[in-house]
Amino acid sequence: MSDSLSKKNDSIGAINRTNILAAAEKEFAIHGFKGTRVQRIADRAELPKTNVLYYFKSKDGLYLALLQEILSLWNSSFDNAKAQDDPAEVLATYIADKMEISRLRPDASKIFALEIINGAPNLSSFFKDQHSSWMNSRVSVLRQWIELGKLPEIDPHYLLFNIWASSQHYADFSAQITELKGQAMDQIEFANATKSLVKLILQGCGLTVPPRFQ
Amino acid sequence: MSDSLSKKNDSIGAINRTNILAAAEKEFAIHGFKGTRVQRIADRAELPKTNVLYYFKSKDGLYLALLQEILSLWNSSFDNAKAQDDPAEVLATYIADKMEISRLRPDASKIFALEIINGAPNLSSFFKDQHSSWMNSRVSVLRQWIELGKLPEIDPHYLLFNIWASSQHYADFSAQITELKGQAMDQIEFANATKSLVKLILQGCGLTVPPRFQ
DNA sequence: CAAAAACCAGACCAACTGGTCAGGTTCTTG
DNA sequence: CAAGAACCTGACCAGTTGGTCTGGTTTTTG
Repeated sequence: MSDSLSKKNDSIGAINRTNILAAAEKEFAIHGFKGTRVQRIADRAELPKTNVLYYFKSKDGLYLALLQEILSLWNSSFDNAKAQDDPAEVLATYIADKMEISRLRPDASKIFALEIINGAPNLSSFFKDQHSSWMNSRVSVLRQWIELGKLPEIDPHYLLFNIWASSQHYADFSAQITELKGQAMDQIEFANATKSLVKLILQGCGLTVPPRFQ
Repeated sequence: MSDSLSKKNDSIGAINRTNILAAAEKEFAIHGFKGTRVQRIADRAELPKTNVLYYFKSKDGLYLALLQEILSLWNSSFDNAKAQDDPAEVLATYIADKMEISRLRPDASKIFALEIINGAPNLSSFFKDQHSSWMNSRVSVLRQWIELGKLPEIDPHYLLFNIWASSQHYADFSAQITELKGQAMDQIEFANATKSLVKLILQGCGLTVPPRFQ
């Protein structure tokens, strides 16, 4: 594993590609796809524009490559939850994971949000199908929990929407939050926000907050 | 009141202005500011492009005019809540109001979200100040409720963020929701989502859901 | 060490797009 | 009803921007 990786990481091309993707992530998050200038990405990556187009055939190609990388962040421990697991534990962990993404990769979250708001024009139907089946399987687990009496009656869709919305909000609306709180949220505030959110949602659907999230 | 209004509404200019704003709302919501073409707005409003520029000096001018109209939607009954009011009643109504905006004006919600995600480049500092002082006064009311024992201990900021996030989600992420649920949400589903959300949040902060929201 | 592959970058361009201009027509009003 | 205000629109343009082309240099590899 380290072999193929190190080979890739060593090559000057791989380093440039990484830098370009990082630069692109910031630019696309701030300006959106249309508003982003290839020249600005190049400036940020400290490369000539031609060089950016050398590594990624086109602006679209670069955006798509970036989007693909971003989508891989959306996996989590919740993916493998089973009916016999503890709902409180699983959901609390899931919420905390989501909050961690918002804290560490706010730009990735923003790009994803922009994509969805614009009607997901660049999300492949493969991704959509995959996402749908993921949703169906998770809804099914939540329903099993409800049948088993481990989780009070609640529409699983709305519960998941709420988790996504409120955790993602901390990334997407960071500008508003910074404005309203007077300064950007630091790690401690994120920890508090996470506790607060876990409590709100778990208590909201009648679960007890696990000790390590209190 | 009807005098000045009717005069305004009758004039051909006012009608065109309204049509252009409506067309612009849809275009900006789908494509973002940079991605929107004046020509497309004109097509949608069934006017020549020059005509659009005649009524609104520039693309920026049109966007700003639209944004101003949109911001006026953000007022609600919660603005005037007092310490002596009932938290459950006030918050439930506030949540329902927000959901209603998502249902009726999804494009407006999207444009607002896009603006914030991009770092609010077009929101005047006047609006920001106004928004900040609104936030402060509402946080203060929530704190009073907590002191009076009418509302359990919770960070007022996080509570408000959660309300905004989860209600706005239904507008901003409508494409995702439609994809996952198989079809767009109708009025009945919105009503169910609202009930679900009111219950989740109120129960989440230890309040009893008022009968008319059950 | 040679040659192929990978990388680099200035000059250039075609397409697009916001916005102007000039010459109208229609509506309002004194 | 005259004249000014409001409205309309085709023709046009200048700036921007994604992307190409060409001629390199550096790195890898057999």
